Amino acid sequence: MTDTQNPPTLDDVARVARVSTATVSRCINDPQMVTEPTRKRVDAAIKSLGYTPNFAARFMAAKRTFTIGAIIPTMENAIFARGLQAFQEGLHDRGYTLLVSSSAYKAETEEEQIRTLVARGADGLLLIGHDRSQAIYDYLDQQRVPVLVAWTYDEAARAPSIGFDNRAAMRALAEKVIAMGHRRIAMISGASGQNDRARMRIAGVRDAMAAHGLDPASLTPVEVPYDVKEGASAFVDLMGAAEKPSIVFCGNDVLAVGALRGAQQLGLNVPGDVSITGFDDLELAQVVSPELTTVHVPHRKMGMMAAEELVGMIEEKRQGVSQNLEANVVNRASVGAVQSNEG
Amino acid sequence: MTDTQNPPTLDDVARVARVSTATVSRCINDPQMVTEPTRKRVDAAIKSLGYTPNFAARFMAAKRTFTIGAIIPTMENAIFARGLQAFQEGLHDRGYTLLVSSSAYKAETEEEQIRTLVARGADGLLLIGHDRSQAIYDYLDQQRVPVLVAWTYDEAARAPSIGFDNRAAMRALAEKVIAMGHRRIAMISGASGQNDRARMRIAGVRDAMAAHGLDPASLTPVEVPYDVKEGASAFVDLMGAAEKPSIVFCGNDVLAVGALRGAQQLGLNVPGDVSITGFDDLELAQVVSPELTTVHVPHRKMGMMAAEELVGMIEEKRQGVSQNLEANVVNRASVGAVQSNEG
DNA sequence: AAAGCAACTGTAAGCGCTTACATTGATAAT
DNA sequence: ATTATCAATGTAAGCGCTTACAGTTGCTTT
Repeated sequence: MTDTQNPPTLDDVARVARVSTATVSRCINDPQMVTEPTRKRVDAAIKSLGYTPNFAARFMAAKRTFTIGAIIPTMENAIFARGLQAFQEGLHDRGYTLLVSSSAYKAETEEEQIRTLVARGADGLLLIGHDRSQAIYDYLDQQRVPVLVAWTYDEAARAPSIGFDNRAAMRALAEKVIAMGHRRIAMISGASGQNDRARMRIAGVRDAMAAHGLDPASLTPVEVPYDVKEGASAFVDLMGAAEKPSIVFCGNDVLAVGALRGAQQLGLNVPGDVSITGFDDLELAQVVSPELTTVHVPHRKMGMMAAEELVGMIEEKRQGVSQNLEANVVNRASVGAVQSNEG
Repeated sequence: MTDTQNPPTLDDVARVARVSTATVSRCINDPQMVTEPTRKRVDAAIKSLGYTPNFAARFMAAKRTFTIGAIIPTMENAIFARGLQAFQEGLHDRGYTLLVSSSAYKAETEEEQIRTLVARGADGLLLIGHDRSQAIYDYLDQQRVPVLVAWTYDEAARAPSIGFDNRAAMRALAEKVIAMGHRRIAMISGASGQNDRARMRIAGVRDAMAAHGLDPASLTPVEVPYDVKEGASAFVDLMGAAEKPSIVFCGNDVLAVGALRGAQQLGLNVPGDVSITGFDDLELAQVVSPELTTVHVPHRKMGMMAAEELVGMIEEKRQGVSQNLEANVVNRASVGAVQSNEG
C-alpha cells in the first residue's frame, strides 16, 4: 500500500527470469555454470530491474568482501598519498576495492577505525608503522584479518611489513651531513610517542652522531605536529637559542618546509647560515627553494608491493613476508658545508 | 572437531549470560531497556568472549550503517584534504564513520566507487562537483541514498550542494588582475571535460575579460592533469609562444606552483616578468616564493557544514538545502601591475 | 483478593544472499 | 529398452543480527 518500493532483490530477479534464486546467484558469481539462454534471461531481468546485489547479505553468506582497508595517520599532507595511490591501483588490478580512513595520528582513533573496517568486512588491512597496542593485534588475530604494515620495515615486529629502514636511512643522511663538518645539531620531529617511524629517525641521527664521536644524548629533538607552521615556529625557537644549530634535521619534508619558511622569516640564508634536511621526498621538496636535501622513499614501489603481498596473504591464507626496500639520500641544495671558522 | 573457531556471536553471548539474544541486542543498542544486573551479566559475557557485533548482519537487519562515503578526485595533493578532515570530524561528532575512496578524476572509476560504497551500506554520500551521468543519479535515487555535493555551488543542479561559486570567485580574481593592466592573458587548467569546477573557473576568467572589453574567445586554456610538473611544462610552453602572456591564470594552486617552477627554470621573475595566480589557497600557496595570489576556499567550514547537512538529510529524511559559501580573493606576491610600456 | 499495569525478557520472523544437497532431464553406455 | 552418468537447475538451510509481538513478573488499584 505504501509508495516506497525497496530496491529489487535476488528474488525479484528470479521471479522475473522464471528461475530459482540459486540460478541467479550463479549467473552473477559463476556464469559458466549456467546455460546460455538462461543466462540471457537472467541478465535481461537484472538489467530491467536495475538490480544490484546487496552487499551485506552477500558478505554474510560468503564471508568475503573483496574490500581492503587502509588507515593512514593523515590525509592533510601528501605523505601517504603516492604510496596509497599505487596500493589502490595494485588492489584494483586484483579485483579489490580500497577504503581509506585517517586516524589523525591518534592511537585511539586508529583502533576505532580498525574495528570499523574489520566489522565492515575488510578482507585485509594496511596499517602504517608498528606502534599499536597488543590488544588490537589480538583482536585482529581473533578476527582472522590479515594485516600488513607499511612505511617501515621491522623483521622482529608482530606484523609483516613492507617498507624501509627509517633508522638506517636517516643515519645515512645524517652521516653525510655531519661529515661536512656540522657539529651543532638540532632536530625537529613529529611526536615520537606512538610513532615508531619518528623514533627511528631520531635514533638514526643519534647513530650518526655516535659514529662521529658526538654524544647522542646531546640531541634533544623538538617534537611538534607534522605541519608547516609548526615546523616554522619550532625552527624560529631553535634559532633563538644561545647556541644556534648549523644543521636542523627534520622528521619529514613538511616540517623541513616549515623550517625553511622559518629561516626566511628570520632572514637567514639556507644553506649559508643554516642547513636543513627533510625526509620522504615529497613533491614539495623540489618546489621550495632551496630544494630540500632529503631521503627518497620509494612510495609507489612500496604501495605496489604491499598490494601484491596483502592480496597474497588473503587468497593463499599465508603469513606475510616482510620486505626491506631501499630509501636513498638525495642531495639537493638545502645543506651546505660548515665554514671552517665555525665549530 | 576443527581447531578454527569462529568469532563469537550474539548467540554465544546470550548463552554465556543466560539470556535471550534479544536482550543482548538491547544491551548493546539501547542499554536502558535492560535491568542493571542483567546488563552487567551481559557486559561481562561480551568482554570475556571478546565479542564484536557482526556488521553485515546488523546492517541487514537494521538497514543502517552509520557510515558515510566520500569520493574525491584525488588524494595526491592536499586539495580536498582539509575539507575532508573537517567533514570527518563533523561526522564523528554525530556518530558516523567516514570511508573515503578516490576516483583519480575518472568518471568511470567514480561510478564504480559510488556503487561500491552504496552496496556497502553507506547511509549517505559526499561527492565532489556535479558532473556525472544521469544514470548514476537515477541509481542513487533508486537506492534512496542521500547525496550531497561539495566544492561547488549550483542551485540548479540535481543534487544539493554545499560549496562556493567557482565562476564568480575566479571572475573576481581575474577582474582584479586585469584591472592592473594585464591584457595578454593565458590560462592553465585541469581537464574540463568532466569537471564543472574547472569549466566554471575558465568561464570566470572569460567573464572578467568580457567585462573589461576583451574577447573571451581569445582565451584558449591549456588543459593538463593537476600536477606540479605538468603545470611547469605547460607554463614553459606558454612562454615559448610568439606573444608571451603577462598573466597566467591557473586552475588551482598545484598548477600555479608548477607554473612558478617553470618560471624559475626559464629564469623569469614573478611577478616582474609575468604574473601567476592559483586557486584553493592550499598551504602550498604560502610556502612557495613569491607567495601565490589565489582564491581562498573555506575548506573547513565547507566540510563542517557538509557533515551537518548530510547527517540531517539522512536522519530527517529530507531534501538537502544548498549553501553558497564565500570564497575570497587573497592578494599575495605572485601578481604585479603591468609596466606602462607594455600592452 | 482480583484485576490492571508497567517494566522486563523471551520468541521467532525476517533481512538478501550463498551453497550443499536434491532433483530433473538428457545423453551415453550396456 | 534400461540404467548409469552428468550437466543444469531447484530447494532450503543457514549467515548473525534486529524488532514486533508475546509472555512473565511484581506492583499498584479498587
